[in-house]
Amino acid sequence: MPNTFKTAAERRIRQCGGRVTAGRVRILTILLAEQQAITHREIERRLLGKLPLDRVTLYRVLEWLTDKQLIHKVVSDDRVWRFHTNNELNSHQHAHFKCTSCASVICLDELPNERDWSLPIGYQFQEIELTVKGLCAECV
Amino acid sequence: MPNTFKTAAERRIRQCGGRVTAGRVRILTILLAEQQAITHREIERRLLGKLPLDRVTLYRVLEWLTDKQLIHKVVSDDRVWRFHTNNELNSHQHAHFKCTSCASVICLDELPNERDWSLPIGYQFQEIELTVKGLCAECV
DNA sequence: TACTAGTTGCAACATTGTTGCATTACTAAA
DNA sequence: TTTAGTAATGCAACAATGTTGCAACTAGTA
Repeated sequence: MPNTFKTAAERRIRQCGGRVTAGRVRILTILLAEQQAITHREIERRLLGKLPLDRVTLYRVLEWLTDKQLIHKVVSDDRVWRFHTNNELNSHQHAHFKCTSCASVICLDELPNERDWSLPIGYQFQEIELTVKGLCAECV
Repeated sequence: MPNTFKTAAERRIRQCGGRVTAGRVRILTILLAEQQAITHREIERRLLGKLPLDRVTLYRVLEWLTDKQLIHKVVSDDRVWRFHTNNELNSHQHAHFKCTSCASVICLDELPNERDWSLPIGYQFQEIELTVKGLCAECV
């Protein structure tokens, strides 16, 4: 039900005190409806049929949504950001899986024990970034 | 002793059946002498005083050295590849540490148990990519 | 020494993301 | 409802990183 996603998007944007603009709603709606983390380019493609949205605006909206913690960025070995909505389960730190065949990215729940890492003396832990690579169910 | 590094670089290149060219030797020498993983741009800077080496050649040499497994690439959240030599300790999978202040990157030894990851049904594990972020001893 | 395939340098291009600035439009207040 | 102020947008130009095609060069070999 895309309409539900749109309503949720509007609510979330309003809740964090931002202006409810068409671009923000469209982009967050797309991300809410999406199971996996998708790229700027993939979002652009999903916006195609409808009235166009500027590339730069898309970048800025994604940055804004990330700042407001409505979504999060995933870095990957192809040097492209991917974006995924936050929810109660994955607003904290979590791992990602990337398919080495089709490049799809999903979020995983678990993380290794953060304090397990024996860093060199004098180094200070902040956070962990973990990507598991392999084949997704489609590509096996 | 930079001369030792140069000798080692020549030996390693010859060992894997490649032509021993000035560019390859210079670049691998730099990487052997370096504690941390460094970027294309940082390598370029270290080549400055001496006779110049083309940007594209540098990219191609780094790719070649990676293919031959003499060095490995590290992906990072700034979307820039960093390169570090392989040795017995880290030619296998290992984790990386990145300083969130000065962006320096080093290699860590340990990895979490690879099979611990409960992937969705039908997904197949291949490898793991882990970056611990925090402050290095210089920046604490 | 001469040959040849592998390597390099150069120019042009591709992709992803950023900045500056004038215009538009969301929201709150009148 | 209208208005005004500011946040958001669109456009053009730019920046950083990496890639491709091709002619010229050179390391290794016969």
